Amino acid sequence: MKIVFLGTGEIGIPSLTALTAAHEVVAVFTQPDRPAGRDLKLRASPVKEAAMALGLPVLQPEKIRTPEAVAELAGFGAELIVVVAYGQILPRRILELPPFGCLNVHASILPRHRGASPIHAAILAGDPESGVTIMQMDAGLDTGAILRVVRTPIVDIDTAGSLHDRLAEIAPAGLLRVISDLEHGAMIPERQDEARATYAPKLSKEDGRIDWSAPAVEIARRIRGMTPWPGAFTFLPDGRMLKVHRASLAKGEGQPGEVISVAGEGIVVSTGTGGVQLDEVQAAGGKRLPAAAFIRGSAVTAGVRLA
RNA sequence: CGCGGGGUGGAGCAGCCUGGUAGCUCGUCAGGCUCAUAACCUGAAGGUCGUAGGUUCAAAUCCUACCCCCGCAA
Repeated sequence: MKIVFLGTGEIGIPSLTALTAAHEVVAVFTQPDRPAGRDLKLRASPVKEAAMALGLPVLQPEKIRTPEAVAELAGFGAELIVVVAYGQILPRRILELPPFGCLNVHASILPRHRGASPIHAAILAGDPESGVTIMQMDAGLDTGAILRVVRTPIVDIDTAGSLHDRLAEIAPAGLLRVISDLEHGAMIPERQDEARATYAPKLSKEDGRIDWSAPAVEIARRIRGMTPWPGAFTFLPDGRMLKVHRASLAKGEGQPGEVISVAGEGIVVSTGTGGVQLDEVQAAGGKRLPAAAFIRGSAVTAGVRLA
């Protein structure tokens, strides 16, 4: 099958690789290079790097919906378009372009967690499982008919990062199967149940801020759900930001944000309900450290208040 | 030149401003105590203070350049 791939985020790379091996990927569209990194130099998207390594033509229109970009896309004569974390809304004109339409790989079990941050939302909500949904795109936001779902359980040490990686890996199998079914006309699309739909809005840095007055269970989920991006953080008494990379539930009573103990293995902080033990942290400017090592030279002791 | 923090025995830090005997919390090793222990006691090893220059009687400390790590931002 002749395919054009649209993607930007890392999560799409295994799918792109698998498609390239099994089909004819004629072009890859990805977001333009953006300033990034410590020096703010232009940096290519993960998908662009992967595509170039695979020797595929890469196009980076600023806006895919312009007539010029659409025409360029149409010029490749794809039978199918596959979209994975591309980052731009596709106009109807493109959705109707290929004979087999446009497939989207979404990182949740639809209709749950439609939108920009399905992975984070699943962990934040405490969902017992997640997965990827391959759907036939329509004009709505993640509202297309479901073609296939691949599931994976969410375990209690999962972070947004680990779940992301796992979803990226299980996506290709489902995707290839769907394409195969399409080719054989064996596809049975399933409409989404609108009543059960939920939305996962785009995250901002502020979503990573820890509200110590929340219950410990929710804080622990937030820390896992925001790791590694946007990152969970709080503030030390001296005003420096403290990132929390790993934490676990602990016993504790005290004022929200109060450090109860700095015993050997971690920093136990009191929350609205219960305690949270910080296991791996990183102060602004400092390295990422096991809590035990961080404690050694820091001023953090029992009684100080995190905010 | 986007903003900022930092490189000191194996780990994490203090010391730098106000140059002049290398400090702290751990770890390691040896011994002791203990039914026992991540506990406690005693002792020991281990450091070119990121690199290269400069100033000075004297530089971890002041000056210059470079290398490396990291937070913000994106």
